Amino acid sequence: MSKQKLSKLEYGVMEALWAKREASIREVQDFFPEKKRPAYTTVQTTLYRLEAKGSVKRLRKVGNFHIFAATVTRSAAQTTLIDDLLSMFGGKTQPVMAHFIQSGS
Amino acid sequence: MSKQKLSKLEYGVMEALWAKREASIREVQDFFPEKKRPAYTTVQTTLYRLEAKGSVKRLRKVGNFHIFAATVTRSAAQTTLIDDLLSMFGGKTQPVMAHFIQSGS
DNA sequence: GGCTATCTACTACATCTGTCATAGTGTCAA
DNA sequence: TTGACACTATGACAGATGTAGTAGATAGCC
Repeated sequence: MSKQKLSKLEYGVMEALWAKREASIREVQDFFPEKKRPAYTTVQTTLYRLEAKGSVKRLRKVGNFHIFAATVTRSAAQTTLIDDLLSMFGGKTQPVMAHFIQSGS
Repeated sequence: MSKQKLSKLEYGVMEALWAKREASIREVQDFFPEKKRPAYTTVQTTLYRLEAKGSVKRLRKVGNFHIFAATVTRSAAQTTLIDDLLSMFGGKTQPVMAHFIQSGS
């Protein structure tokens, strides 16, 4: 399904794919800022899970490794996340707007 | 800590406390719309967990049962949730605003 | 005083997520 | 051709969350 809600780490992994169009596991890992870079196998597991959820696909195998790409757009993923939050607020955008205004954003 | 992020069910439980100021487990349960009303013990477990997190406290015991109340305001809880989402977007409100505009809210 | 309804306290369990370790496989340079 | 190194596949585990059953305490009614 396309309406998969992404977790924080999953979203971070997707960021790499959205930015680079396609990438190997290693490239995705390197995309994380050094300070918060997960282990190679953590990224691997996350990509596998995203693949199982249908948010990512393996494009091809290059030499010894796979190339992954996102199957959902960034804005679609963001929309799912935002709608999920709004559902907690009864669908009202008001609390969010109020927060933006109050925090001066 | 005050910055506890609430899960969906936890937030739903808090809604009852925010609305009624204080409530027993049964009252919280009854606050849920019938269609999505969790079992009594599910509400109980959630209240206990919220208590452990410090988001809820037991005010007193009335007869045989406890009365609970929120220790955080609704807007504080919302802020935590919104900030958590924004952190995924690199702190940018733009994706959220764009979504609001696009969906005509 | 005893029965019944209701509460509390405790336990359990599946799924999701973050986090990796390990073992096995494939590739490429020497 | 073979050894080193990177990559893959798989297994594991803990914490959070949703969900609820069960046993034992309690309180009020008859």
